[in-house]
Formats: sequence, structure tokens, C-alpha cells
Amino acid sequence: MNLNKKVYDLCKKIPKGKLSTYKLIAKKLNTNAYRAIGQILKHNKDPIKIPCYKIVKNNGEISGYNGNNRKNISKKIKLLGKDGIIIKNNKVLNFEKLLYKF
DNA sequence: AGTCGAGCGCGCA
DNA sequence: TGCGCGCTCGACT
Repeated sequence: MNLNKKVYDLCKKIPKGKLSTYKLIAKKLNTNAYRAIGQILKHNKDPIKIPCYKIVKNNGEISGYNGNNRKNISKKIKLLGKDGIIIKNNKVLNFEKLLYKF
């Protein structure tokens, strides 16, 4: 099973209003390929179905989104907001509480 | 303390 | 075939 598929699967498992981190996912998948996950999400085939915006850095900070530019990040923040996740200064409020631990 | 480099796995040239 | 990346951590200064 390819890593990317696993990542997608986990992403889809994240409940509404929750989020997760690269590292956590990697760990859950028994791999150390944090970077690969970023790469996968960047090139994910279903950005709509796969809530990749729910994946943030390990410290709760927001990173890039599809375009890897600031504008998309804003969009990402908006999307997160729709799910009830508040972003302040590129960081997730109550990150630890919203963190989905699979 | 802050900075730097390495390393995983996959995608693209 | 080789390099870069939505990252993270450990080692060195």
C-alpha cells in the first residue's frame, strides 16, 4: 500500500472540525517520511475530497496549501474556519484540543 | 539559545 | 536518474 493512499485515507478519517499534523500521520503510518506527506498532499489528486487543509505543522502552525503561496493559505484558513477551526497569525487556536489523534 | 544539516518517500524533469 | 519538497529532529556553535 502506497504511502500516499494511506495519507489520503487518514485525511478522510479526520472528523469535521478537527485537524492533524504531518508528523502524527507519519507516525501513525509507521514511517518517518514527514516530507513525503507534504509532497503527497501538495500533489493530491482530490483536494476537494481530501481535506488536506486540515493537515498543519507539528506546532499547529499553518503551512502552504495547494499553490504553496500565501493567498491559498488565506483560503485554507477560511476553509478551516468553515469547519469551526480558528486560525490566528497562521496558527491554530486550541490546536491541541482540535488535534485528531486517530 | 539559535543555526545547520540530514533524512525519510514520492512526484516531476 | 536525480533533485526537490506544505517538515522535523538532532547535533553543533
